[in-house]
Amino acid sequence: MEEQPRLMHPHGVGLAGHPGLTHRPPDVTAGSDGDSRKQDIGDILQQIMTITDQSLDEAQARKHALNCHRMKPALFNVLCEIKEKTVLSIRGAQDEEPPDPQLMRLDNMLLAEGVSGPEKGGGASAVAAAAAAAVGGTGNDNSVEHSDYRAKLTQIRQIYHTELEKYEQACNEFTTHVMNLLREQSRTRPISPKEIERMVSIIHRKFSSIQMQLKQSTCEAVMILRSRFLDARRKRRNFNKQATEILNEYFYSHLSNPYPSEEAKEELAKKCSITVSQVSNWFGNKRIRYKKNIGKFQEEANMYAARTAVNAASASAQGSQANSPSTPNSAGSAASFNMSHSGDLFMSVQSLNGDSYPAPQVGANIQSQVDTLRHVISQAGGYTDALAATQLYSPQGINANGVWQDAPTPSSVTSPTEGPGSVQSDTSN
DNA sequence: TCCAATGATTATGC
DNA sequence: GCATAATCATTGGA
Repeated sequence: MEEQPRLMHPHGVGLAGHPGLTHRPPDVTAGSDGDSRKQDIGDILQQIMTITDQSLDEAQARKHALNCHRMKPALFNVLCEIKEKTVLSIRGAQDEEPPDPQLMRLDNMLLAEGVSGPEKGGGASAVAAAAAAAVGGTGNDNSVEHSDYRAKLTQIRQIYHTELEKYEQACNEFTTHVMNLLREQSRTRPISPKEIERMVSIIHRKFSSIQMQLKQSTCEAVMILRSRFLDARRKRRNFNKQATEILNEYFYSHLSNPYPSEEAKEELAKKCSITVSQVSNWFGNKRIRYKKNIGKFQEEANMYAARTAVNAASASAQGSQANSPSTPNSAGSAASFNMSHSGDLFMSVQSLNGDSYPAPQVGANIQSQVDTLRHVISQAGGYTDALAATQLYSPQGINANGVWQDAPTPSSVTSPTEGPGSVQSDTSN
């Protein structure tokens, strides 16, 4: 008996036989008109409730009867039109959204990193770019790192595509399911094809937001991998001794202008089995460190100059005494610069006497070496003029401003490891 | 473990 | 774009 007041509540319509079920129409006002409306709604609801009490056969029969009603198609169309006009006009504007800039950024990045897009497109170029930037260690080390990077990138790519496929499959399945459901329901309630389309686009939006999360996490994974790879680049390896010697020989034989041309850099890079960037780095570091502490490097400079001079002298001696079997070889060193192109060599020799560099700390042994050198050169014959000519060079090396002076430099220098005249040098003259 | 040497990176200027 | 200067990060010997 407690339900009775609720059933009779002015804002609720009681349902006979279903105590406790009430309906509250929003704008039902008091008065006779309101009472009749309440009565109508109550009847409708009661009919709905009685339908639930019907057997399935009864309901199906009733449904069939409704579907076969001659007014049904017309009424249904009218309902569809009304619905399209009301619902779609409100939401239609929302459907055409501009592409999400964040999603575009993610897509672009994944494409650039080679995660999305063609199999060996962006990825290979990204790796190649990274390889070009990677200047640490030997070529083998680099290739090992690159293959490692590539393998991990491929792994990320595979995971990304698998997940993407899963999402797409799930999206398609769900869309198909919803579409079938709506088509089924469209028989009994007004659902227009446009509404189905809209529902599909809603589903797609939901799934694309999930895809965006996937893309975001993939991008993060790539960034982490990339940062690790970049960190790995910093793991340098010292150049091997031969490479350092080749670079030093070039540096000290071009001491007046130690700026190798691109060709010379490429040649040096080839000889040292390093990259052109590494050659540039090496010369950059060498110039600055030499300039900072000439005294410390003087001994090294002398050593290379002496070695080069001996090689040159031997080469010239060989040239002048081509038929003499007793001519000694180039002092056991592989280095042999072409004498006719080694103006800097003489400058280096000149520097040994302390003429050109500020406070050169030449050891006594080195000094004697120089004397020996001069002697060797004079003994070799034909180069005293050249030696004298070097005195015409203005004091080379670094001027008072700490800048390398432009001195006439040899047009080319032969490789220490190759025959005379085989290597292009810098273009300083 | 320390520290000098050294290859690489970055900021800056021309 | 290249050179310089400063700095970082690693290597390798004592």
